[in-house]
Amino acid sequence: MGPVLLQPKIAQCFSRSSFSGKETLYRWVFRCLELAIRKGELEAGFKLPPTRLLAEALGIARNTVKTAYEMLLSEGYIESRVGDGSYVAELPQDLINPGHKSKKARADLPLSEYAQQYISLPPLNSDIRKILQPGIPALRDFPLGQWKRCLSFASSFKALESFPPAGDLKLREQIVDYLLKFRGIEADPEQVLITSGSQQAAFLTAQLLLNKGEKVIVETPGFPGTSGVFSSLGCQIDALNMEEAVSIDSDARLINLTPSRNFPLGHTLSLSQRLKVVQWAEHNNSWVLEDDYDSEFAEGYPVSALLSICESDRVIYTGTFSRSMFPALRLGYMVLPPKLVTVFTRARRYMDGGLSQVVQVAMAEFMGQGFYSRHLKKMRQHYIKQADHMLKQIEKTSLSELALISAPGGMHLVLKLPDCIDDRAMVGELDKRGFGIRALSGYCQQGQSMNGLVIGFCVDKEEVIKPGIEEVASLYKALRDKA
Amino acid sequence: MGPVLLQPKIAQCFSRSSFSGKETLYRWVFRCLELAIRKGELEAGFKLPPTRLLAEALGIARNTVKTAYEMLLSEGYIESRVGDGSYVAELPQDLINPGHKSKKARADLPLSEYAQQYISLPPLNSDIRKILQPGIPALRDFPLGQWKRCLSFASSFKALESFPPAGDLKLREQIVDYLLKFRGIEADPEQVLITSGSQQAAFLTAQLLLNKGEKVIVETPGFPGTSGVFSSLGCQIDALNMEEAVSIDSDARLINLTPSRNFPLGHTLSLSQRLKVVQWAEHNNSWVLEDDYDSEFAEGYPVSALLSICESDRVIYTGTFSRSMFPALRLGYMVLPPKLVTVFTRARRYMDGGLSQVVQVAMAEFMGQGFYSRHLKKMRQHYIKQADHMLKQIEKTSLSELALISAPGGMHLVLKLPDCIDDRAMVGELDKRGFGIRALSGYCQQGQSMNGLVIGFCVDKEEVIKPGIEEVASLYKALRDKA
DNA sequence: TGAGATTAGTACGGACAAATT
DNA sequence: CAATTTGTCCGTACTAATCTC
Repeated sequence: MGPVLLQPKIAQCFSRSSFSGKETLYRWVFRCLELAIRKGELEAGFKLPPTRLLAEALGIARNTVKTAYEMLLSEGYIESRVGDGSYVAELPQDLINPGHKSKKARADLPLSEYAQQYISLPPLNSDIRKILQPGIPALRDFPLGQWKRCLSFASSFKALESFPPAGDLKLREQIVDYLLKFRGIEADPEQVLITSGSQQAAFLTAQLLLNKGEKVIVETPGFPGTSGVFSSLGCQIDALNMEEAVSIDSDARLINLTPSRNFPLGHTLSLSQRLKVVQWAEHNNSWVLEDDYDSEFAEGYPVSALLSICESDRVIYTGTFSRSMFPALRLGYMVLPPKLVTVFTRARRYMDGGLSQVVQVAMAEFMGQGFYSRHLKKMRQHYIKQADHMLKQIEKTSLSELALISAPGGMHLVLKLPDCIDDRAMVGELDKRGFGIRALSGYCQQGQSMNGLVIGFCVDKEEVIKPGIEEVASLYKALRDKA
Repeated sequence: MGPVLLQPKIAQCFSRSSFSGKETLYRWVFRCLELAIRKGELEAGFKLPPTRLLAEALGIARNTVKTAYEMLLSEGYIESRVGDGSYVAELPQDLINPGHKSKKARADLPLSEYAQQYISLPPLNSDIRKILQPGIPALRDFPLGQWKRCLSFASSFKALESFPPAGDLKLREQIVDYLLKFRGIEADPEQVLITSGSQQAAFLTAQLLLNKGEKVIVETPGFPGTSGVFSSLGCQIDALNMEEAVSIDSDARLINLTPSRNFPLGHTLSLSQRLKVVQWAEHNNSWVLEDDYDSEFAEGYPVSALLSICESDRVIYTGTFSRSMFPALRLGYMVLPPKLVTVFTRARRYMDGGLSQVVQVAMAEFMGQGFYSRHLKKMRQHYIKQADHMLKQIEKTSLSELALISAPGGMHLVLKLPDCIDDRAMVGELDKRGFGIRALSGYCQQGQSMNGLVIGFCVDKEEVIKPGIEEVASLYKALRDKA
């Protein structure tokens, strides 16, 4: 190494190549010696070179080496005596021995039952953006400037401090105002719990209201994310077929519905069906989890929420901003019956302690300034235009022979495929070509199979929709003719 | 009403006074009829007047009435037949009847076992800011301007779209860099999971690695939030007394530690103790949850993290930004052994689907620009000064006869109280006077009782600390003399 | 920043086809 | 057959909000 001679044992600890440049010099010295001690190359009692000597040998300052020695000392790797020197400390030998790593890794990871359930669930769709993908809003038209101003407001001093686990009070108040004005729901800010979206709302609900083995009713087709929450908990899933008349005679503990617009079909539960559900829940001492999915983009006038037509203490209402604002926002809310408020907020404190205040304050400001309702209005119009355009394109192609089985409005449409074409296979092929179109059967519970394509029309421009639909049509024709 | 005669039943539905002027005309018509139907005044099968007639009677346009009828139809309140008329629909009678609300509410809420556990746990401290409160950083010195710029960066177009449930990739990379540089931890961004703080990290870990009834070891004293997570899950809690030598011969499934700085005492587990813990975990096929609490503000060089001294696949490392940045940020991370990455990210998707991307992107930018490490450095110096000042003040008062049992550094200090003074009672009295000082016994598990005061020195100015300490001292003197 | 053009939402009136009695 | 009623279409007028220059 340098002109100064080190013992070979020490010298071989330091190789220039192991210095990454990213870390500090003294850390590197520390790391080299630490490794040598842990590997057992420098055994207990071994006398390290004086800092002065090592520094010179390595061509660095003595202080740097001294710092490294200090770190080793404070960690307990070495013992130093003034006037004597530094010695490697006595440490449990079998831990120092590098051989212990080689012992075969245990194959069985001790996971919880719960985790086992999750592994058995199908992974949810990834979030890579593709063409004609459903569920993604028209980000191009998002008022970035206004949002930026709101975020800037959220970085003011006041927003740094408090973080009620239930969520920012201002935001909860804004949500209450919004729900009253647009959904006819009368609620108190106390009842509102800020979540990261319907998914977390379902999770909290499941955790706090359901026990393993209990029955839960979910829609089919429906969103697999929420039903996954229930099955991961070890609940028994009863599918409620949305194609048929709704009749509930189950002893389920909870029913999870999207009454105003079913996902993905967009169908609406009729008033009497909605009333029956609540009646059933009250009679059966069960719960209703109402996901007010997509009501913002319902065609014409959105139907009343379950919660507004009956002030039942059985209904938990959830909504999300991520679909109306932008996906990465991940902000939503739930409205709880007053009786559940204490349990939920208390548990929340232990589960995640509440979400980041920053986005909450920004969102409250965004709503308070009227930006939100203005944006919604615009999006509604925009999506109607987009849907119209896509339908016109479909009319021009062979896809026009497929039945449109989704209700008007929303952010996507659903085309029914003939039985001879497997929607998953077709979507798999489309995926390879860069399409984010989903298979309808992917949203069905066991026992039901619906064959169809779920096509989003929100985000893509007309120049993309036209050739996109044409490519889908030509693939369809090819598959149809082959079958 | 008008010259046109309506049936009295219909006429009495509409009273001019109920029209607020704020709502639209057609909504008012809708609401009047809806109410009458729900009240049962218009029974099922009742024929509504033709739109033309009602319009004339009310003195409004037919189209307005038609819009209202359309809404009633789409909600399911009425049925319309062309050429015939509109009739009130058949609806479940006992729900329409307003009397059904009067039936006595069920007393027993069907909650999960899990929720029952939460109710039995003590509520965690509220977040109202008080004097000398521990755990709150010096917000005054937070670089708001830099943070604002980072937030502004986070509202750019690109940040709107993707939201990997594990967290923003850029942030995970920054965290990996930080951990390597400051904590000597080598990890891959893949292993990092963004959380809302240590609390959520503990929750996720508990959910996915522990079953009901299994044993967990926690420190005492320690943070009650994380131990609460385990006991809510129905785990058996074994307390590890930090005052005594650490020896583990338990068959626990998991040990939760703050090895670099115990909370609230700030004590450090020695190297050989830390090695023993990992050895135990590997031998016992158990897990170590390492909360690297407060290592940023350790005195001198922080000791290496468990994770850095042994690349064991048993160690889960967690850290948080909320204490170094600001409490309302609620952002943290965990580093998982590679084997657990799949389970955790997959489960995460179902639990909350990931956190808001906005703060993550901002935080990544904040770190990437070097603002974070600069801020940390400043805070470290500042807190040393603050601690020094507080200690000096304590020296001047009767509090100087109390033993300082916390390690130097950190964000608070701990004074031991004599047995004759109950710390909870004293803190209760202090709370009334606006102090956020905590009782040490509040952090102890059953079977241990330590009597002391946990006093924060970060946030308050010198002008507050001086009289604050004096008031605490005079209360102490009063209590001591009484006992 | 502000005046002028544009657009959406509400309310109104009328015409006519389709279905029912 | 005629009378009635809903559903769909047209156009107009006014207001408030939004966009553009």
